[in-house]
Amino acid sequence: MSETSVTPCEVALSAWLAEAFTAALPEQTLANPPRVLSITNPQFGDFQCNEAMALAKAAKMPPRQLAEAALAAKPLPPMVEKAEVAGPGFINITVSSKWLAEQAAAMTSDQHLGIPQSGIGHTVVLDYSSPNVAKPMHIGHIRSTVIGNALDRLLRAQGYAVIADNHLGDWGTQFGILILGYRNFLTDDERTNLTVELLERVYVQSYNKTKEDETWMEQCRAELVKLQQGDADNLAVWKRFIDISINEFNRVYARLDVKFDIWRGESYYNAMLPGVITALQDAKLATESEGALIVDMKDEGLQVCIVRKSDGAYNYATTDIATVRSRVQDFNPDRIVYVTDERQQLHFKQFFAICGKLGYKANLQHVWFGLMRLPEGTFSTRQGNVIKLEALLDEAEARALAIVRESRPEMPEAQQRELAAAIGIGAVKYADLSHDPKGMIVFDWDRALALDGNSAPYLQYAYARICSLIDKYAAQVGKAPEANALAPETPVEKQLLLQLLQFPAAAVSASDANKPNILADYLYALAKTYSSFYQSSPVLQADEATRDSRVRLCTMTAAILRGGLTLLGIQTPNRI
RNA sequence: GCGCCCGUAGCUCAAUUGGAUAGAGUGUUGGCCUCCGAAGCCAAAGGUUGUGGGUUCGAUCCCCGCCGGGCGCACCA
Repeated sequence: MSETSVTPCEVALSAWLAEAFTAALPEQTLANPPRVLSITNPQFGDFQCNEAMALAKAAKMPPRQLAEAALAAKPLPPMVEKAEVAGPGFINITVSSKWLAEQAAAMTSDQHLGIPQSGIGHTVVLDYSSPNVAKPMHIGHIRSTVIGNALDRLLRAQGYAVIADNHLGDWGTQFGILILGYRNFLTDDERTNLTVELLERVYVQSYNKTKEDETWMEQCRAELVKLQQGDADNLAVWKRFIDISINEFNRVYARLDVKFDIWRGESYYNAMLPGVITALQDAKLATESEGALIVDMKDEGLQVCIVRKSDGAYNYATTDIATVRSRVQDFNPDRIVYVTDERQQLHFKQFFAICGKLGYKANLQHVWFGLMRLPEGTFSTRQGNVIKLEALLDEAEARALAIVRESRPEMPEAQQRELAAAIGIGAVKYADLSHDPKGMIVFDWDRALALDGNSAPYLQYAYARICSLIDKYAAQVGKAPEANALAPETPVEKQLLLQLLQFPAAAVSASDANKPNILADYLYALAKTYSSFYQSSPVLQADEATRDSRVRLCTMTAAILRGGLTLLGIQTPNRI
C-alpha cells in the first residue's frame, strides 16, 4: 500500500507542506510527510492536503487554525499560485499550469513514464492462468489469465524481476479415467488427430461409465497406478495429452498476448512430495488422523489440512507446499503471488500458514477474484454448459470486424482482420480489467463484448485520433512535435495536464492493491478529458504557438494512453 | 452452525482506502458533423449507498446487530 505521495508534483508539494507544518508546530515531529492528493472537486483547486485534520488532535489546536498557521509559516513556493484553507481544515492548492506542463513533459519523456522503479532487485513469482490439461480453456479461465497478466506487466513496469509460472493441472486421478477413455472411446483416426476437444469428450464418457460400472473404475485406478509407477506406454500417452493441451493453450495465449517464463505443472513437483512429508514430520507438524496424515491448525483457527490421504496418495496441499519449497530454492523470491478464484481462500490460508511454520521466507500472497457464472448458475464440463474461451474470442473479433468493415471499407481484408483482433480482444480484456476483481461476474455476451461507452475501443479510438492528428501535423508543419514548447492556456488543458500526472500513482496503486481496474478507470477518465479537449480545442487551425503547444499535449496524452493500455495488455493500433 | 466476500441510479459498475455537492457507462429525452476521425462531444432526468444502531470535525468505506445473495468448511484440485 502506498501511503505516501507518488508523483513528483505531489512530492514537491508535500516537501513544502512538511516544512510549513514543522514551522507551525515546533514541538512536534512529523511521522510522515504530509500526504498531498489530487483534488476531489476541481472548483477548489488542483491539489489538496488533509493533514491538518489528522494532526489537530496531537497538536491540541483546531484543524482550521493549524492549517492557517502552516500556510502563514512559510512563503508559497514558486509553483503554487494559491493556497487556502477550506471547510474543517482542507488546504486547497492551486499551482501554475506552466509548472504542471514542465512536470508532465519530464514524466512523459521518462522511459518508465514516471513509474517509480521500486521493484529493482526484487523477485516475484507470479502463478496465474493454470488451466487443466485435457480440457479446453473456457470463459472461467479468462479472469485469472487477464488479471494475472496485467499484474505481471505492472510489476515488471516497476522493475521487479517477475517469473510468470503457468502451474498446469497435469497430474492427478483424472488421468486414469482419461487414459482408459482414450484407449476405448476413440477411433484410430481420432487418436492420430487428437485434440483437446476429443480428450474432453472421452473424459466425460469414461467418467460417466465409472458411475455405473465398478470394474471400470477399478481399471481406471489401475491405469493411474501404472502411470505413477512409470509405465512407458501410459507415460507416453500422458505426455501426449500434455503436448496437445499446451499447444492449444498457446494458441489462446498468443491471441491474448500472454507469455509465461516457465510452465511447471503439478507433475513437476511429484518427486518432491515425499520430501515435503518428511520435512513436515521432522518439524513435528504432521500427525496421523483417521488413517490420513494431517496438519492440525487449531492455533490458526483453521480446519485441519490433509497432506497425505489415507490411501497413501498426496493431495493438492502437499503439491503446493512442494511448489513453494522449490520456488524458494530456485528463485529466492521476495514474494509469490497466486491468482485464482475465491473458492480457494481457505486452502491458501492453510498452506501459507504451513509454509510459514516450515520457515520459507517468501511473502505469500493470494489474489482472489469472484467467480464467473452464467445467468442460470455455475457452469461445469459435466453439465455441458461451458462456453469455450476461443468461442468468446472468435465472437469478439467477429463483432469488431463487422464495425471495422463498415467504418473502414477501403482497408484490405487482412488488415481489417488484424484490427478487429486488436479491438475485439481488447474489449474482452477491458470488460474484465475495468471491474474490481472481487466482484462476481455473471457472464453476458453483450457485456463481455461491449464496444462503446466505457470500453477498450473508446480508449483505442482516442489514441488513434491522436495518432492521426499528429501525422497531419507532421505533414503540414514538417516537424516532430516532441520538442514543441508548452503553453497551456485553457482550463481543459490544465485538467489534462493534472490527469496525465496521475498516471504513475494509478499504476502503482493498481499494482499494490492488485486491482487493475484502478488503472483502467484512470485511463478512461484521461481519455474522456482528452475527448473533451479535442472537441473544444482546435489544434491545427490554431495560431502557431497554441497549435504547437496543443499538439505536444496530444503526444503526451498518446504516450500515457499507450503506456497504460500496454500495462493492461491491450493493443493500441495507430488507426482503428 | 462457523468463516470469507458482496449489496450504491431502471440495468452494469466506480468512488484516490475516513474527506467537501456519491461519479461513469448503458437505457430514456433533447442538442452538435460546409470545422483536426460522430466508435465521438454537450445537456437533462435518474440516489435516504439493503436495514437499525455505534465510533468523530466528517462514514459508501471502520465496529456491532439484523435482511438478502454468492462461495467455502477432512482425504477433488
